[in-house]
Amino acid sequence: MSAPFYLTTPIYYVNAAPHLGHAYTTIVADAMARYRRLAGDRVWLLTGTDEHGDKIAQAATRAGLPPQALADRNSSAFRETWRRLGITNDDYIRTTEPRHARVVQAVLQGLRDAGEIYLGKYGGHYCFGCERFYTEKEIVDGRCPDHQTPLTWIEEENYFFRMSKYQGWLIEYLEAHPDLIRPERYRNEILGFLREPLQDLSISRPRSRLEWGIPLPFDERFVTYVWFDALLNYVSALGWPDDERFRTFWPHAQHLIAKDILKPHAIYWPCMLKAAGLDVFRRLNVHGYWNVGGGKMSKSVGNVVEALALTDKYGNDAFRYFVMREMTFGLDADFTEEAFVGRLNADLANDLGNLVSRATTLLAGARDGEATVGPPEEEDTAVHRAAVTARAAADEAMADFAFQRALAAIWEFIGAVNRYVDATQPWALARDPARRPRLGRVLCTLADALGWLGIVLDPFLPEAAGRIRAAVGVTAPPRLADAVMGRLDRVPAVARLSGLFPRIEDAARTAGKAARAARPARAAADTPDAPAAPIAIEDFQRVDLRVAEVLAAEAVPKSRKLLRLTVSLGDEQRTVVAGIAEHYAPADLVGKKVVVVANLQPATLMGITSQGMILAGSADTKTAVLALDRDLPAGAKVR
RNA sequence: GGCGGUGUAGCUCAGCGGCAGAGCAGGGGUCUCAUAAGCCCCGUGUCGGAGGUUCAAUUCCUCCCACCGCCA
Repeated sequence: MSAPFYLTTPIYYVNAAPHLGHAYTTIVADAMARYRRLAGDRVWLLTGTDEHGDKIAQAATRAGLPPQALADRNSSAFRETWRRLGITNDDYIRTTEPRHARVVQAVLQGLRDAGEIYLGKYGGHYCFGCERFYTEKEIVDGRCPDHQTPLTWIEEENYFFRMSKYQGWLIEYLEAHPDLIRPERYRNEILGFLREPLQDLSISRPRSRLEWGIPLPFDERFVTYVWFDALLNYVSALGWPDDERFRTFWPHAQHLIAKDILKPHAIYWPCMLKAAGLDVFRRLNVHGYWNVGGGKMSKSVGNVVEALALTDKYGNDAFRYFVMREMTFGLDADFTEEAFVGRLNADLANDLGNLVSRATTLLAGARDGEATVGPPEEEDTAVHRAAVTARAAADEAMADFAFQRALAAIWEFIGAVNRYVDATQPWALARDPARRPRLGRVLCTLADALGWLGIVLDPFLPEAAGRIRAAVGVTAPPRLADAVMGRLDRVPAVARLSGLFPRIEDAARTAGKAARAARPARAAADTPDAPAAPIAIEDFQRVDLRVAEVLAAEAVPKSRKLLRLTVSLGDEQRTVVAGIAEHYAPADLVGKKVVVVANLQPATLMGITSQGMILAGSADTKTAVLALDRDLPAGAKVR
């Protein structure tokens, strides 16, 4: 029941600062680790930094620093970022650590002794940026197709890993383990790649051109190729070969990567493990790219979003929620601040935050008399069932790394609870002493639902989930096994929790909001006992009132109240939608001269753009359109 | 050039032989516990285009177009 679960992020290359892509991988790994811990698994979450290779050496030279100093600085930047994002990694490995170098050398020596590594010769066009050779066909005008920089012809001796001999084995292994690489599109991509002959892998670089790496144990003239070095972090961090941690966790290893490093993980790495006599990892989970403003996220292109700036602005939980909810795991997604704010307002503020606020207010407000808790009714058990359904769906989604589906399932439940509040109307129950037991039960169900959310949301929104648990008085560490509704039989003491996720209001939204707010205000002003505040004549003159002749009128389909009018303002015709269908038949209006607001901002009602407003008075259920008591031409000014 | 993917409502996407769906945005209504939130109602869109198979195609096949990925 306490299953080991080993999850790794890639180790990040320290030639650049952390960005959205790094943050997504790490956040998603953290959420998965938290979920499995919540489920009671023994979890080991590993992240770290990749610090060797040409690019680090070059970046260090540019920065006027020794490579180790640059690596120290940038590795700290990653570590600090994860700390601020609240990442719960259990270890943080750096490839410049002795514990790692020792393992790399041991593996190399073992492969060398087993005849898996041989000295060969290679010549080709080399790109220092890519740290790879290019074939003639790939070269564009003598330049690197990636960097557009001139290539260097290099001919050198190097050590090669006999990867080609594992091609057949790897294909069979992939056939026998359909879940090894997921989602399936990436498995297919690798199978496609394996239809072509696999080359041996150069695993060394001569020290004559690169000092910054782990020396080959059997030939001091060479350092280890950075990928061969880096991939081994996944076992070196567990203390291969003898550490108990390695024996416990390696059989349950799951890797999490972005699609740009699919090939090393899906091809080199299994072959390396096989050759070294180690088990292949359990699963490779591959996600897509974040596009920002149409461009791609990448380590070497500058178009990136600074992750920390966004989390500072909107909070860690909101950021976590957005990236996990917005991206379909495996596919690319777009990052825009509008989408971010949209999710924050719709899902976090309106649905979740408001539910917590209304429920805790009800619970905190009605404390006396809830000692009597009636039996659960159908409405209550329906909520219990919704919780069961949501957890089952979330479990299934999480087993598949489908974070977006897990969150959608939880939000289904949040919707069900919001509907439950509306249906049971606890505020109405509170007015009727005879219904005390029912009120007690409703409050109980609400507290129960909040408790459930405080647990299930924990992996995704750790801060908010903690606050919800605190509000309902839960102090014990959350466990998924306790996320079961229907066991609560008295109303707990609950503290009011409002403003969990405040809405973000931008200028456009504020304007829309003001327009909506104006409606009830106007209605209030209509009633004689609520006179409007005095305004200056200039204020009134801003309203352009005109005489208009109604040329045509028709009912708006599917609308009870709306009429679509075509009016003449003299030299201009306009469409005006008026909410008077309950008071006037279309035919009664045609030919009438009425008064319209001519400079009203156009509004779309039932898909029709209304370019103005007909003036009408109303009292109780009566409505009368303003007409002229003697004739004036259409378009005449009214004041 | 080869292989593969995608193209569905204003936006993001689900569906993948049997009357076109969800969320968001927008519109209408309603409640008042709540963060002007909630809840209810409202979508005829050439399902990229053209052919074909079928009683029936958004769904299967062929070709074409656009974009994307992997490989060369």
